Amino acid sequence: MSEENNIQSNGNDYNELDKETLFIVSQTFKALSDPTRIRIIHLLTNHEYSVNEISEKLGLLQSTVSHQLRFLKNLRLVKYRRAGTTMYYSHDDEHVVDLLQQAINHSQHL
Amino acid sequence: MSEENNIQSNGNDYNELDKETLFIVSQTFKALSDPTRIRIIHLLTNHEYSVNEISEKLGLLQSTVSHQLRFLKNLRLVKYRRAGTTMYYSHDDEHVVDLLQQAINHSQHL
DNA sequence: ACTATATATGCACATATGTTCATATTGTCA
DNA sequence: TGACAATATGAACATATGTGCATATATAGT
Repeated sequence: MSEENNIQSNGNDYNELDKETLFIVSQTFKALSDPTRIRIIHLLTNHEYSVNEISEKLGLLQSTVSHQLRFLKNLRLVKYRRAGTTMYYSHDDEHVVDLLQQAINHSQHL
Repeated sequence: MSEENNIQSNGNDYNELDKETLFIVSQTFKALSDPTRIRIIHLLTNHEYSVNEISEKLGLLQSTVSHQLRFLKNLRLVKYRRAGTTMYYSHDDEHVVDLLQQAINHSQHL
């Protein structure tokens, strides 16, 4: 809302998004721009699942799942708990889950 | 809501997103995953602007803007009207503008 | 310590993506 | 028609991205 979120009003009537906002927003959407990650986030919407369970349910290699989970973990979109050698992943960002659900709903009533 | 949107319930308690939904959703988010496109869409939220105006306001090459507008046009996220040799672009998808605004708001009150 | 299981990681590779340069196209006006 | 202005397009390039293979790491049980 305040000027801190924008770049200088340099004679323009339009205030640019600042660099940081631009970075965070683009990263968020990038996370949701890949089918594999969408499937993982969508799967984790209601349940927690282990890496192997995710692999099996989605028909993906364990390595692929692990790589994508690292990506999502770095962005704090998922969290995990350990149980022995098993890692149970669950979503950790309601907002992103919301964005995804909105897009799904919108795409399906077209 | 109905079974048409999902793949078969093959012994799993979880219903996968169907291929088409997955494609549309990922495409939508991909459009919003690039800083340049975010800036363009954000600029076009309230106004229509010509290609040159977009270039000048955002400090981008005309060619870059034109390429990205083609991308957004293909996804029906922007529309245009012609006035002589000038093309005025404006947004054409309220839903996507909403998604973007939500992400901006969310990123800024963190 | 050894084995088995679950997960993470590094590397290589193919493909996708965004930008730039140069040029083509389109429309206006003299 | 010719010159100009606005926009679109194609090719080339550098970089980013997603996946698979092989292997490393970590934990549990014997």
